[in-house]
Amino acid sequence: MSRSHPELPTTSYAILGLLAIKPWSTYELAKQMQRDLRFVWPRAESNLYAEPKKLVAHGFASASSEPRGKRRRTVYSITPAGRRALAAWLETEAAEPRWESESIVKLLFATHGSTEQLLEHLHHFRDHATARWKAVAAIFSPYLEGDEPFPDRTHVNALAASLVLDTARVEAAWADRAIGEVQKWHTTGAPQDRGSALAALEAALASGAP
Amino acid sequence: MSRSHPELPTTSYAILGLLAIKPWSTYELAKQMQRDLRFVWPRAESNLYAEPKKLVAHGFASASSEPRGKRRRTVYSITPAGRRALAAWLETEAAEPRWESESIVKLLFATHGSTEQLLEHLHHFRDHATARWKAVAAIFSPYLEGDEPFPDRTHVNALAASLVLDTARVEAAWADRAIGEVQKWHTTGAPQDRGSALAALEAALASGAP
DNA sequence: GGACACATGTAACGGGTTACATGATTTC
DNA sequence: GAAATCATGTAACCCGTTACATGTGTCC
Repeated sequence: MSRSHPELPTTSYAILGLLAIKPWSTYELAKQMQRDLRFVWPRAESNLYAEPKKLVAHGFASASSEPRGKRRRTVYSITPAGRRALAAWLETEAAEPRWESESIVKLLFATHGSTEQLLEHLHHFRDHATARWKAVAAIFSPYLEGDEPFPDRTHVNALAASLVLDTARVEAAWADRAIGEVQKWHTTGAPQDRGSALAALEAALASGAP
Repeated sequence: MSRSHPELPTTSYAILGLLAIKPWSTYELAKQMQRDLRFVWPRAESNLYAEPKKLVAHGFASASSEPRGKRRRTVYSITPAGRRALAAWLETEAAEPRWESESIVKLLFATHGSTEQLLEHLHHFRDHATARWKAVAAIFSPYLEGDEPFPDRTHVNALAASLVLDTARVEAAWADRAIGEVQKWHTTGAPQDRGSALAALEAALASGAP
């Protein structure tokens, strides 16, 4: 697997991958990107409108004007060179995953604030995990009844979805336990009950490396 | 909780939070940031050398030259204004967590590559999760024996550590199952066994919203 | 015919990354 | 004394974000 970096940023390959499924307009691409990739490759929607043009400039996509009702709109299709570029990118070693959570850095420095404040941050974190679970479940529950937009993509989509669901679930479960723990604290300073504070860590370490 | 954005980026508050523990040199700050925050707020080390100066410019830190052996080095300390700024930042609502994984977008478009390639990506993903687990475990295992660098921070550190350990573990477990599944595939195209492909999704959805 | 959501961007700005550079200290 | 590692940055670049701008269908 080659370690040389590809000529385009990952975001471009993501939408190139979408184009490999079928032709779309920029708007559809932006929406689909939000739907399918929001939780694994989050990007602002406004950013995506420039991507198809970049792909065309590289010869990886072609633009055609199609009628839509009384108006025309530009629809992008992948080119053979685009398929080759996508395949070459797949050969390339993936960057390390990256996770950032401001809630958790606030937890780390919560000793300089109140317990109420910390509980708010933890609830916020929990709520986001739950919302993420629900958003993915809403998209993928129909799959189980055979209602899928692209049946020949079901297997990879389902695999990725189950990862996002699993991680969202443990995050929510962790948050619940953390909230329960913090509710026992009188201050955000060093707690009275050291054993309780270390319980979660002990449990997480207990079963050894995965 | 105020929604107005603070005057500095989160990275600056992270190192301000470190300074609230004790004075450090830039080098120590950079190292400590990697040690404690790498998995919740990842930043390139070279970037961190500019941060203390920014804090001084805002009046949130002060620099003093201290002897270290035969040479001098600059050590930064938090100011009262810095502590106020940190507290104000804690009042502020946290940004949503963000997770990005190029491995998973490659999984999503793996239908344009080989199964061997996909397995390599999944192994890479699994290896990173395991490495992350081990890195955190190496830092926090001593805590259980009472060996802690900052005892009055143990409770928050332990909470955050258990989250990272938990998520690393489910990621590794997911990857193992995914590898097992893909090994049954003959091609990356639509699989022969639809039920098997949907099993992980079904299991993830089974117990309902967290 | 006004309001609202849909559809499609653009301009400016900035945080962050990679790559490079260099003196000091320890190790063999 | 050479090599490696520690310690400390700088410069250039770019991806991405926020904030704005505008036409066009649709609903009441």
